[in-house]
Amino acid sequence: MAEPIRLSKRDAARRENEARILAAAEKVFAEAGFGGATMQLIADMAGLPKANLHYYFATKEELYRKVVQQIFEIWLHAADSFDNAPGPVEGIGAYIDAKMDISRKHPFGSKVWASEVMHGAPVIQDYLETTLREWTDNRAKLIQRWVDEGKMAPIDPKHLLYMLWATTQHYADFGHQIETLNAGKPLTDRQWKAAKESVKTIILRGIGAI
Amino acid sequence: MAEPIRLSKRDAARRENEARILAAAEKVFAEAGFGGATMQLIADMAGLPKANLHYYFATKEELYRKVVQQIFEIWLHAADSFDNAPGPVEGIGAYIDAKMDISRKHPFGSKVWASEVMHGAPVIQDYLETTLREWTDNRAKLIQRWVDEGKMAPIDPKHLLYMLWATTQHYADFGHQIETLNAGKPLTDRQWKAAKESVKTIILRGIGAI
DNA sequence: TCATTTTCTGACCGTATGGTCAGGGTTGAG
DNA sequence: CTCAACCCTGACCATACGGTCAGAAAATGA
Repeated sequence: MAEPIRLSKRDAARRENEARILAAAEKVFAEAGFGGATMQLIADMAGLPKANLHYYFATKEELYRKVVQQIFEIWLHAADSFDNAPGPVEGIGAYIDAKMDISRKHPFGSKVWASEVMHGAPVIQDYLETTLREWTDNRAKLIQRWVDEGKMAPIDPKHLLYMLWATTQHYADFGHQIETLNAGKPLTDRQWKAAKESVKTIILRGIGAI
Repeated sequence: MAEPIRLSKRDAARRENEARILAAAEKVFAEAGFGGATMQLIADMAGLPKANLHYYFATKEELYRKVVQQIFEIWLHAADSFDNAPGPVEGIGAYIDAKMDISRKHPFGSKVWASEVMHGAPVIQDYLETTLREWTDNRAKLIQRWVDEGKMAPIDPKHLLYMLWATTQHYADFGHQIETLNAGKPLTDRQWKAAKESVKTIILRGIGAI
């Protein structure tokens, strides 16, 4: 908050260009995959000459890595809704809401993440083994505590987490399929709300929390 | 069944080579994506010269299309478990079993499918709009009937289907992540069984069928 | 203003890829 | 046995891609 609001032209331009490039890269990587994406396409989408991309990001891999990291951050933040909840109804309910919102707001990021993991996580394997594993263990313990306290049925926490991830991210990763099955139209606000309610209802009742 | 068991050398070789190429292609497309896969890599994995691939499959696109179609067939067959079931417990339970088995047995195929849909279904859009839409509408009607008959809670059938697809396919598409969170080891027979039970328990209770 | 640093970009390069093709080998029906 | 149809493959080609670089342009601080 004590940061200077005034940025030099250079810093402002740098910031804007990097953001522009990252946004374009996220979209292109999501739609074409790492192998199918080209620096030229990203450059065009960002409205910059290709050589300029290489000024900001030395290699395609480096740019890709930044995109994936960016998504991972957003992902982790959704966990905030999980913690400090008195029980599964509030905690898991809020987590589903948060993840569904992310799926709607950042569908490209979700796809890049999915693609990365499907290909064996070549660039974020270390994150999986450290941050994600830790995150998962902690939430699993929390869920186990809820089970022990009789707040929900005895469920294997890991499989519950997988189901939460799978179901919420499906609305981003398979959004095209869902749209096709929805008469070719994107889900409306009302439909997104219904989706969230469906997911929450089935899972919360499924784990015996309601 | 009245087919001749005797095949000419040519037919046998053709059949074997095509199968070998398709298997190699499925794996390579799954691990590298369409753009990242190379004909040379597929050829090496199939143990054939690259030029020979182009004798059997004129273009990379044609080979890819065959791989996707092959998966789609397997996918549809899982629906058999769904039909002719007296109620959701048997029908959906069997469907989950079948889809989980496919995820374990054909993880590459599942990934290729996921990748195809994530990229906007460039080669199987027509399947989505015809076969899949029809399939989905029919199952949705069946589920709605079960709801009307009071055999399960009032759930939007579409969202239930999405949850079934998402959850079961997650074990294939995100298998690497699951393996990493499982101390780097693939799920054992016992763990797969537990996964199936978890999924079935949560969903069947979640829809009020048990 | 001027020197210095940072930013920008058109033109270029080496490589890898999908695809082709001529020509040699193999198979099987008559 | 013969020969036409089919199968196979090393060598080759055009293209497209990631990345480089010299030097112009712009911003900054003194």
